[in-house]
Order: sequence, then C-alpha cells, then structure tokens
Amino acid sequence: MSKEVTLETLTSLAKRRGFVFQASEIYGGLAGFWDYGPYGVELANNLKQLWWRAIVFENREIFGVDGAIIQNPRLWKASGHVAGFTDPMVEDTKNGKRYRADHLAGIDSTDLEVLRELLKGKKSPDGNPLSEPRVFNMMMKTWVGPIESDDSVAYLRPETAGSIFTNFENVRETTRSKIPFGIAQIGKAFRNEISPRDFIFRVREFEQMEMQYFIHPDDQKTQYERWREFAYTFLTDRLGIAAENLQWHEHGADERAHYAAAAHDIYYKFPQGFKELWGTHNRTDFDLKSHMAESKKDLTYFDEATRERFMPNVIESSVGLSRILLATLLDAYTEEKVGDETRVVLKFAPAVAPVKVAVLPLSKKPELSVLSDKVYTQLVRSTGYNIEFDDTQSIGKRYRRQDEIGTPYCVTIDFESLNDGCVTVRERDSMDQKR
RNA sequence: GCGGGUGUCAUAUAAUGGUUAUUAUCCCAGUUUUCCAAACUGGUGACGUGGGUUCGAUUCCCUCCACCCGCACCA
Repeated sequence: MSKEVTLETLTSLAKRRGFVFQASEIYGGLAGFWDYGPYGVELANNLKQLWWRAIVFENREIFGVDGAIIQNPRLWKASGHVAGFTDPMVEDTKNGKRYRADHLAGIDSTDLEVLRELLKGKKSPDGNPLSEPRVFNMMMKTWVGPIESDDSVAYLRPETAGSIFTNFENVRETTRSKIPFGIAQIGKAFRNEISPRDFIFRVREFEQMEMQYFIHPDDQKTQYERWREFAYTFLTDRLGIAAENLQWHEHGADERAHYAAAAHDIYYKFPQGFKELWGTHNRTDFDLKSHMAESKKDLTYFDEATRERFMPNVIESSVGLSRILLATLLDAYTEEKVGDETRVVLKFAPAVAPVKVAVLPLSKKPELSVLSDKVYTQLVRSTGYNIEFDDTQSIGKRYRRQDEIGTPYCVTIDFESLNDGCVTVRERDSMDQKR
C-alpha cells in the first residue's frame, strides 16, 4: 500500500475522477469552500449513512434531529461561542506575526480596553512594536429579514451541537426517554477560519456528524470510554481504515475547548502528519447549564426511580465529514505497478465505495440499447445500489475507468443472452477488496 | 495574516517577446475486437484574473485570485 501520496496529487486525482471540485472554480474559486462531484457525493452519502445506521439505528436509545443552520443568537451567547470565537489579536508591526492579545497580556479577558492598557508599550516576542488589539470573529454573520441592522444580526452555526442541546427537552419528551439517551445530527456548520488549509481538511463550510449522549454524572468515565471505543471501531471495522494510520491523542488542559473536561481525539496519518479526525469529549454539564441560565428554562432531569433530580452530563462524539472522507480517500489510495507503468487504484471497502457494481457488456448491439436501459433500471431497483452501466463501445477503456475508482464488484452482461429484459450475468472476479 | 513557491487542455507536461503552443493519458467519432486497464485512424480541448510595458505579451513588470510548503491561528 503506497502512502506517499501528497495532498497535491490527491487534489488532482479527486478532481479528475469527480470526487471534489473547487467551489465556483470557473470564477477562480473561493478559499475554504469545495464542492463534491458525482463520486464524491456518493462516497459522502455512504459515509453519512453508515454512521447514521451505526449510531441511530443500532442504538435504540439514540435519536436523530436535523436542526436549522441559523438559530437565535442567544444560543451562541450561551454556548460560549460569541465570547470564545471572538479573539482579540495583535500584530507585530515589523514582521506581521499575529498573536492572541490576551495570551500576550497574560490575562483571561477579551476586553479590548483592558488589553489595550496592559499591552501599552509592550513588545512582541521578537522585540518589535505591536499594533492595536483587533477582534477576529470566527462566526459567519448574516441578517435575518431584509433590513441589515444590529437587531437582526444572526450567525451561521459554528457547530451543530447547539440545536441538540436546545432540543434536549423536546426529544426527551417526545421519545419518552430516560437517561442515558443520545441525540445525533448530521449537518453543515460554518467557521471563518483565518487560513483554510490542506485541501478539504480545514474548510470554512463543513459537515459535522455528531452525537451528544446525556448521562448521569456518575457515568462519565464508563460512557466516555464507550464512545471512544465506538469511534475507533467504526473507523477500522466499518470503513476499513488501517489501524496503523490511526493514533490516539489526549488533549492537555491548555488545548481543550471551553466546554470540555476531557478530550480524546483520534488522529489520522494525513500527508501533513497525524491530525485530528474524530473527537470524543466530556462536555460535562456545561451546555445544559449554560442554556438553562440563558433561557431560564429548567433543563434538569428527574429520575423517577431514584427520586433524584440532576443536571445531565454530556459525552460528545464528533467527526467532520470532509475529514473522514479525506481519510477514506487517502486510505484507499494505492499505486500498482503494471509493467513499467504505475497506475492508481482506489481500494475502498465495499460499504463505502461510491459505485458498488459496474456492469459491462460483452458485445455491442445498437438495437439492444433500449433493452439495456431496462436492465439498468431493474438492477438498480432490485439492489438499491448505485450502478454504473456501460454500453459504449470502448470496452477496454471502460474497464480501466471502473477499476480506477475501485468498484468492488464488476459484472459482465452477455447482451446476446438478453431475453425479455432478463439478463444473464457472468460474474467476474471482484476487484481487490479490503476486508 | 506573514514568508517562500507554483499557476499552460479534464490530468501530467514541453517550448516560445512574433505563422497553426508540444507530447501522453482521458474524452468524442469511426474501424476492429467474445472482452479482463487492447490496437489503428481521425477529432474536440489550455497559457488563472485584471492592468502595464511593447508595433506585438502565454513569455517581462504590477494587482488580484487560487493552490502547495513553512510560521502563526485553530472556540
């Protein structure tokens, strides 16, 4: 398995094969935004579906929601994002390096006036004068309603978790759930990253797959371990990602998010090194407590059995779709030597492969083309798979194309044997398969 | 955002201040073929954007945009 692929190579491969295109490419693109092509969207859908099945369908106490992207701005005040996503920064006026103003001042405050006073006359770590502190807001802003005014400001959600917490009571009530139970969501989120980087690794518009699991405070440790385990086995067993490309990383106190008491990330061996893929965080009661304070609605839980009222704690399992898709692509990437040529094959696990079956004709008869449409429809309906059906003449070329995207099963149809829309299929040896 | 690098068909590339911008793969058409990344013939397709210098710019200069590498940032 060749792992020496660079992001640059993968970017052009992804484009050539129709996985990922630059957003608004004909206008020169826009940094941090990417579009999925025909194969990319199938791959993404497979990943989402596998995750959803594993987490929602296979756990009877976990339910799905699909929240709005724009929520009441107070939600982001309560979640800490208005404060936490708004960083005061200063620049070294000589070399342009940028620093967090509060870090340089050595205080835990984002008050611009306070910071300005403290930093007066201070030099940068390189000994140069500093600029005035300025605010960088990571949340994307918009206006609700036709008038742009301060009253109508809203934000595109910087994470999907918000609407899970605000719907905690709604879901508990309608599903008649008892603690522990979970709420899962797949959806888009937006962040004004200062510098989007590394293909689709760090982007400004992204899709999160995450689940918040509401538990009794005493169960933090066991549930934390449970969801760490879930993430790892999902990657290895269901997506077929090689274990040697995965690594655990525990967040130190200084790198944890504002809400987390403990955090373990699974890192994947991306070309730029081991980087974050899937986070399991202990959010404690931070979110429900904050939303209870801001909304003045009671979000505590009463356990009928133990006659105990408590604030549920939360274990979060969160993974970015584009990152998991990138990891899947990288893990499938294989170079093979054929003669003195090197060819690229994407060896996907059958479950994630964008095209499950490639149907290739044994011979071409123009009068059979209507029949082949019928056969195609039949096959797709009966299998539920995305099938590539090919009745063009360039048979040899098509084989190459099918194989390049790692279609797990290839089927050849003998058109001569077609009779009343029935088809005799002769199975070819499947592609190299993982798992 | 800073520093460095790179932008030529879909992809990988060659060359050039001046006639029709090279090659391979892909794609399209035809011929052939009971195939397992076949062959032959023909064809479509490119100088990132805007400006400047110049008789003439894909080439030289500048702006912007995008991507890659390093730094910083990453609730």
